[in-house]
Parts: sequence; structure tokens; C-alpha cells
Amino acid sequence: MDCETVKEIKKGNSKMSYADISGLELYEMSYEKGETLFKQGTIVPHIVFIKKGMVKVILESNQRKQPLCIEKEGYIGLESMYNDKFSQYTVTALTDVKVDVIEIESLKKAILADASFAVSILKCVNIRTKLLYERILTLTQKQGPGRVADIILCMVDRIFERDSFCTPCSRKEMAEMCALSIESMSRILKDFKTEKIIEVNTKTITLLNRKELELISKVS
Amino acid sequence: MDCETVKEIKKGNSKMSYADISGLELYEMSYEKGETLFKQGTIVPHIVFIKKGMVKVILESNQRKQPLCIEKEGYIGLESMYNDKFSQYTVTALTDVKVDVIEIESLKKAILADASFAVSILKCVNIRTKLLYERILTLTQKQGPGRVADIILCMVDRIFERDSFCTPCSRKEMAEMCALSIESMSRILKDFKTEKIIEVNTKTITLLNRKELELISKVS
DNA sequence: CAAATAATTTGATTTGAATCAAATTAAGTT
DNA sequence: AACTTAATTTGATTCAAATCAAATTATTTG
Repeated sequence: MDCETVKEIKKGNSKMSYADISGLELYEMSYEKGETLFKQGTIVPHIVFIKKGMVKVILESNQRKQPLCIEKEGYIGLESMYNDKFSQYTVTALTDVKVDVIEIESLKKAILADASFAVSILKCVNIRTKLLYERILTLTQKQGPGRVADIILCMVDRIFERDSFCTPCSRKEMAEMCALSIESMSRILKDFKTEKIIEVNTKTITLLNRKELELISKVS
Repeated sequence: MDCETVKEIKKGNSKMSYADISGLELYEMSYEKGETLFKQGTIVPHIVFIKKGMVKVILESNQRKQPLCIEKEGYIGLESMYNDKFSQYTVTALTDVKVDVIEIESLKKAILADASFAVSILKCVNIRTKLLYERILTLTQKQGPGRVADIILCMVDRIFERDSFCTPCSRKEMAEMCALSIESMSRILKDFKTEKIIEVNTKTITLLNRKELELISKVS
């Protein structure tokens, strides 16, 4: 999972960047859990910067959904900026979120006016792509247990930064993230529980045996 | 498959861009079919611009390989530029290729010195990401036949731009591209042949029934 | 709080694709 | 061209995960 984003973006100082840029047309917005920020295929004339909360980025195809990542803080929408007006993915709020909405046209102007700002954007996009590569490997090369292990490790290490957490995702959403059926997700979680690798209580998941989970992630 | 790259890059005028930039340290190199341009995990202080020939971009994980795309013309390596020195993927020559090797440090300087050049790079990266999304959907949401259909359509539409072509890939490579076993790839091609959707003679593949292949791609 | 509805779990079965094994075909090599 | 080696195909079997079906547990709602 590309949950590394937060740290990496901070490292790249990208968070600071846009606040210092003059001429950016931006305004604050709030969304409630479950709301859609971007809908794939619709014209979205802005990008957003998540300031608070968590969103889920999803690729959609006939009937099915492939969530790409959970984002805690950072830009959403940079990928579509120079392609076409239509959003390449759907973004929904996993929790209540607060964002800055930034008009793409003004952002483009700012990028053209300041190469170092352009570089910070490039860095963000680079990081996102790298995480996407990891995701591709997880989804194409690992089996169910490995994929589920990866998403639990992501939650623990990147999203919540603690061994016990309350997942903002339903089983269905977690299944989609791993490109598995709901039933398979349920069974794999049960297996992990039986093997005392994790504790599961409805939405609360606690990591008990990290070594073992990392092994499963590796061996697939 | 992200074989759209060529056209798109031309559209973005990115091909022209770097030739006009002064201060870029670059030199020409040739590789023979099968040679490795980048090896994932190694330090690569340059990016390349493919001028002639075809390369394959591959993600590697324990034992396995996940080819991402075939590139005909364009930049390779932009994704790692601002991450770390280590290449995120392996790139091998599918045919003899001729490239310009561009030192990353000089490229970074050029980007910082010229925001419009930065934008052209951003465009390239954006296009690549979009194609990556398509690829993720193919690999995670489609079954074998759909994945094979997609790679044939890619070859026909983007790589060779004709209904009949001689694939530069072995069956093994084609299987890897579709995240399938060699045997499954062989069987699916045979099925397509039986259904008169394609003609297959060793490395020569001819599309006979595009409608049907597109349907298979859609329905998976 | 109880009823209704939705979500999740569990079990049985089917299915798509991997693996194993062998045969066939293609490609190099002398 | 004959021989060797590698690649591909074909068949049989196994396996992981999807689907179908039902039961159980959560969550809403009146």
C-alpha cells in the first residue's frame, strides 16, 4: 500500500510549498465520511490537498472497483492535471476530511512561474508512482494471504502507526483493496486470527505476530 | 498496455524539449536485443530517451517479473528521478535500440532552470501514470483471456499499428506481461486461434476479428 | 428495546489458472 | 543437414479463490 505518502511528502517539503505560492486560487472544504470528492470520468477543475482525515483512491471499471491507496495527507489529483479534464479515479472520504481545493489552472500557472515548485510537484508524483509499483507487485504477484498481510502492515505502519487500530473500511472495501472476494477476505482474516497473527473484533484489528505476517507477505 | 506513449509524447512535444535545452549532459548509446539498460535496485545516474527500437519495463520481485509496458519512443527513468538513486525497474531491449543517455543531475538542473521544461516532464509522467492505471485494471480485474486480448490490441494499435505483426516477445515474456503462466498463455492463444479471432504462426500474430477480441477484453 | 435490514461469516461447490509431466516444435550449433 | 538444446504446446491434475447458499452477527430504525 502506498501509505508512505504522508512521511514522504513531508520529507519533500511539498506540504509547505503551495502555502507559499501566491496567485493560487484555493478554498477550504469539508467532506463527511462516505462522500465522494472526485468521481472518475467527470470533469474536475481542481486538485485537493488533504489536511485532515483519510480518503480512498479508487479505479473503476465495469461494475468493479480497484482501490489504489489510502491517503492521509497530501495532494490528490496531480495525476490528471496534464492529461485531460476528466478525473482518472474516484476519491471518497474514509473519515470526515478537511481539504484545500486548488484550481488546476492557477496551479498550472504557479508551476510555470516557479520551477522549484514544479520540482516539488514532480517529487510528489514520483513518490506516488513508486508506491503504485509496490501495489502492482502486491496485486499481481501475491496470493490472497500475502495481499491481506500487506494491507494490515500498511494500516499498522503508515496509516495508524500503531499495532491496534479500528479500520475505516468495511470488509467489502478491504476485499476490494486486495482484489479479493468478500468471502475470501473474511476467511483469510479468520485464518490469521486462528494462527494468532492478529486479533479481530469487528472493525478493530490488532497485530500480534509481526514476524509471521511479514513472512506471509514475503512468501505470498 | 501503455503503448499509447509514443503518440502522446509527441503530442506533448516532449521529444523536442530536451534537444533544445542547453547544459544537458547527454550521449548516444546502442543496445542489442536482450541487453539490460537499467537493472532494478542498482544505482542509475541517468535516464534515457529511446530514439529507435523497443524496450520492456519490468518490475521485479522475489523470482518473479511483472513487465509494465513496452516503450517505443520516449523517456525511461523519469519515475526514479526524485525518489532515490536506485532504479525502480529493470529495462531490457526488445529489439536493437538507440538511445540518448541523459545525466540526471544535469536534467534536474535544466528542470530547475526552466519551468516549461519541468511542465513537459510532468506531462510525460502524467501520461505514464494514466497508462499504469489502465494496466492495473487489466491485471487486477480481468481474467486470462481479457488480459491476452488487451496485449494483442496494444500490439496492433500502439506498437505496430497494423493487424499483423511479429512479436518481439517470447511466450514466456507475453505470459509475464499478462501475469499468467506460459501454459495458460499458450492455451488462450490457441483458443483465440480456434475461434478464428487471431492467426498465430510462431511469433507472427494476425488479428482476424477485432470486434470479438474487444468484446473479450471488455467482458474479461 | 425490538424489529428490520445490512454486513459478515461459514460451508459446499465450481471454476480459472497453476503446476506437473510429457510430447512436439523451433532454433542453434557443429 | 543432423544433432543438440531450448521453447512451446498439449494433457492430466491440483490448488486457490470465486461463487452460491445459508447462517450468524452487527447495525439501523421505528
